[in-house]
Amino acid sequence: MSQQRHGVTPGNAPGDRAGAVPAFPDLPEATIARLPEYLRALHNLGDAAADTISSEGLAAAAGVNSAKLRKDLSHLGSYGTRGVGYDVTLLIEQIEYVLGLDQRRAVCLVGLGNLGHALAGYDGFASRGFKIVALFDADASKVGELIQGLEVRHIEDLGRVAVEENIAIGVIATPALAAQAVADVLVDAGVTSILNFAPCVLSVPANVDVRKVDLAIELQILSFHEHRKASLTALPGGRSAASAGNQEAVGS
Amino acid sequence: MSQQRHGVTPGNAPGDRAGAVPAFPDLPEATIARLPEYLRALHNLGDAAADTISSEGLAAAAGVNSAKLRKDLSHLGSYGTRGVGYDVTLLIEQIEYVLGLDQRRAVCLVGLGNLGHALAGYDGFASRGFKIVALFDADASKVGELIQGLEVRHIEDLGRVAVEENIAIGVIATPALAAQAVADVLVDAGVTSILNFAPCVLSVPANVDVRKVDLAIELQILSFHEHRKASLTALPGGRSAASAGNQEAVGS
DNA sequence: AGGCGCTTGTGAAGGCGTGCACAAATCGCG
DNA sequence: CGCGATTTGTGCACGCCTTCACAAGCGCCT
Ligand SMILES: NC(=O)c1ccc[n+]([C@@H]2O[C@H](COP(=O)([O-])OP(=O)(O)OC[C@H]3O[C@@H](n4cnc5c(N)ncnc54)[C@H](O)[C@@H]3O)[C@@H](O)[C@H]2O)c1
Ligand SMILES: NC(=O)c1ccc[n+]([C@@H]2O[C@H](COP(=O)([O-])OP(=O)(O)OC[C@H]3O[C@@H](n4cnc5c(N)ncnc54)[C@H](O)[C@@H]3O)[C@@H](O)[C@H]2O)c1
Repeated sequence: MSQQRHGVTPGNAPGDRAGAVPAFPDLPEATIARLPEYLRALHNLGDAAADTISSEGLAAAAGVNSAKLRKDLSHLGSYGTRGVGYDVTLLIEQIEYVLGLDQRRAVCLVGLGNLGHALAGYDGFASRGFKIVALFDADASKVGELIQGLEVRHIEDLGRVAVEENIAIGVIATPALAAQAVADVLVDAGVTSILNFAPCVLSVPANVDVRKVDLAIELQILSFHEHRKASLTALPGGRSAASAGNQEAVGS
Repeated sequence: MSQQRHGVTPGNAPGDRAGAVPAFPDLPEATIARLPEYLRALHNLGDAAADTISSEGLAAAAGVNSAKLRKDLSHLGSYGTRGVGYDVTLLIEQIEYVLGLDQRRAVCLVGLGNLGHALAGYDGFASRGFKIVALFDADASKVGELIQGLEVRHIEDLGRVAVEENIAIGVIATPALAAQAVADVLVDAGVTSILNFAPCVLSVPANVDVRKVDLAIELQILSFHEHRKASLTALPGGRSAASAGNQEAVGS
């Protein structure tokens, strides 16, 4: 439980720049969370623009400060060219390598209700190198159903299938009450990353990563800012304020 | 654009503790983001447990450090009792007041495709004081459709309906290409908080708060940690590490 | 009434992240 | 070939957040 902040100290063989990207930097978490945004911006720009981009330009496209962007990229030893900018293609390759997107990762989805159906039909998975290879549900009436060409299997088969398909990432879209049980099954099956949509805290071993997406929390944070804004408009210097949390709003 | 970090300095009338909760603390953003989690934990516990709870107990239920929890609660001037703990009912009231959940907030949802349908059918909105009062789509074949008893309207009606229903929060579930245009319409209609599911950066005036939920980013962050873990198992002291970003994993 | 155990609230310290400001590097052009 | 324009990479300072550690406060039991 104690947060051994991934004390990596990677075994970078001293002379291992055999043409490839450096071995493995231990990036700040804040940087990691932004890399996917840079990647998306690069893909959007790459379609129709020049083959290099300045930190200023990319930062604008990704909605961040340019100094932050440069520092982020410098962390992964990126090779920009002073006076010119970053090579778009090279940068995409680097970020994808660091994020491990060059290897296709098998994903399974548990819980095919309302939300699960939407997720199963989402093309944003495949377009980013993730492939949903299996669907699971506990409801016998759903087992066997075909969704996007994939058959819904019973959750009891998860252990077997996870090994067969080498599933690394599990997505939980069951009710909160079932989520912990599902997480346990996933962990037993060797899954080491979980994306949890159920509004609850999951307990997992230290080597398993959990991220959660909680709609209600997002709305409540917005609600707070609404509340605050409302209390401000009643004040003399009723200025408007910005930014909901880390997720900064970009001025128009 | 410059990040005026909501420089509030609220005009707290010096002697305004007229029986209610203190006027308006400017809470750290990190605290605000955790309050909903405490609230959920309290609701779960409140159902079947005692009428007070210790910081240790609540922290465990919310998956955080107990010192952090105490500091968070102290920020909103919470009245715990030393030697005893926090009064569950009172604490719920306080947090709900601060988050502005005592006032029902009207929400509209734009884009009723795959994801939009799931969101429209989600009961987690209503159970937290949010009410979806209108659905909008640009697709004429969808306009008129009834979803959960609500009729899908054309996006051109958004301006009018938003004023009628006093909509404060808009949820965007359209393709990324349409998201900016939808955001503009929402802003014009007076909406001041936006929850964006489309994978893109939105430009909005400084007084509008935007939060985004991006599935692909979450998966890519998990992918990074998978990548890192894989590179560690190949090392001599192949220890396992924990925590995916801020969203800490709880040890089993 | 007094003491004891428990729990809150907070001062202080350290770590992390951000953003400024500038030196170093590169390109293009005269 | 040299110079200026441009842009990267980063040292530094500042502020936010987290965590520890402990004094102050509260209730209960004797
Ligand atoms: N619908 C949304 O828009 C939305 C949004 C955010 C979060 N969520 C959360 O996502 C989760 C799912 O929401 P939903 O609306 O799809 O609910 P749902 O009830 O429609 O679907 C839940 C599915 O999980 C299956 N399930 C139940 N127990 C299971 C188990 N032990 N193993 C495997 N499958 C099991 C059920 O059979 C059902 O198919 C909930 O926790 C909800 O709070 C939903
Ligand atoms: N489906 C998922 O699980 C999922 C998950 C995460 C993010 N997303 C994102 O959410 C968004 C919606 O995903 P989806 O799968 O529901 O897509 P979808 O194509 O099924 O639905 C999009 C809907 O938006 C409507 N629309 C298009 N332009 C519009 C406009 N200008 N105004 C109003 N409505 C408009 C369309 O008519 C359609 O009904 C996408 O940006 C997607 O990337 C989806």
